[in-house]
Amino acid sequence: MGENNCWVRQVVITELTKGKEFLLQLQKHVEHMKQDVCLQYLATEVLSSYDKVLSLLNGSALSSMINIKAAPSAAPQLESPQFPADNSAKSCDRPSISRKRKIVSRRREYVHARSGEEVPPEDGYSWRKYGQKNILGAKYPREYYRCARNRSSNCAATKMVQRSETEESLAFEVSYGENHSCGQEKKNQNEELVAVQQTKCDHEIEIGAGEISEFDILEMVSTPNNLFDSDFISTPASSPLPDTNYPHNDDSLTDPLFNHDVPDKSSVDDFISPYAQWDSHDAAVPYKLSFPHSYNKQE
DNA sequence: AGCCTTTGACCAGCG
DNA sequence: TCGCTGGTCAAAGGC
Repeated sequence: MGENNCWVRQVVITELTKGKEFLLQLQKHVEHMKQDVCLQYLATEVLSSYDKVLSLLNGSALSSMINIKAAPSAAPQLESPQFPADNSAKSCDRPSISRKRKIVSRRREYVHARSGEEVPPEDGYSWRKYGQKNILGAKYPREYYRCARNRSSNCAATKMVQRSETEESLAFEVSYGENHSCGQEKKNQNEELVAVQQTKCDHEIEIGAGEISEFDILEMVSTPNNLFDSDFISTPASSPLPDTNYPHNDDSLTDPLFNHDVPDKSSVDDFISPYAQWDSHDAAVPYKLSFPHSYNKQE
């Protein structure tokens, strides 16, 4: 839900930015009309208002879009079934798992299905499904999984799988909860994953207080209301950030921002703004890079 | 028998 | 306070 707010905010920012551009053009015209001081004054005041609103929105938008790695310590502590916060709630042999909605820092991944299959590729762990829920506004139900060794070893690992809305490219958003404490070894994951990412990340680039890693930037397939074209950019193994020769498949896009191979740290801010949106929700989760439909597309 | 999935119910967070 | 929503429980049935 916060994600929607983020999108709405981004749309507001985009529209305000456009409005400001129009206003700047208007102001240039007004400047030639030197006798009309009133018009010049009004244009300056409106422009000032735009600037104030945009600076406010950009500040809050970025802080919510870019995850702060230091945040987990400040975030609510995870409620572990092994150490229930309230033991009085239930008295049974099984660890008391509260129904209280957990505020969990989730690691989110986007994976593509194998061609011809309608299930997400295995991630190397054994999972047991414990629930399924129709999510408001989602075309497909969300599935809830718990570590298959949950009972035997009290492993608290969980994951949620949400099928993507788009039909063009079958993808799944997989959110992982707590880490495995059962010592379960991953199967040969490289063979299992058709997905775009998953290897251990050694390379990270800081953006302000947040961090983006090469494996955190993936290909995105769906966006709310199709307001934005989103792209998860795959990354060569040797580079700290994905190849930004954007687009990969569409030569009609010619923004100079994307005409360099790998952005250095100082260019990332330009890389982000004003039209692209980095979207992250947790530490070490994928970042979604989104572009408005019309972004620099040549007619 | 044991493990799995399915599914309606339950419950807490949130606006 | 209340209704909506999402996360989880747990019974039932299948394998």
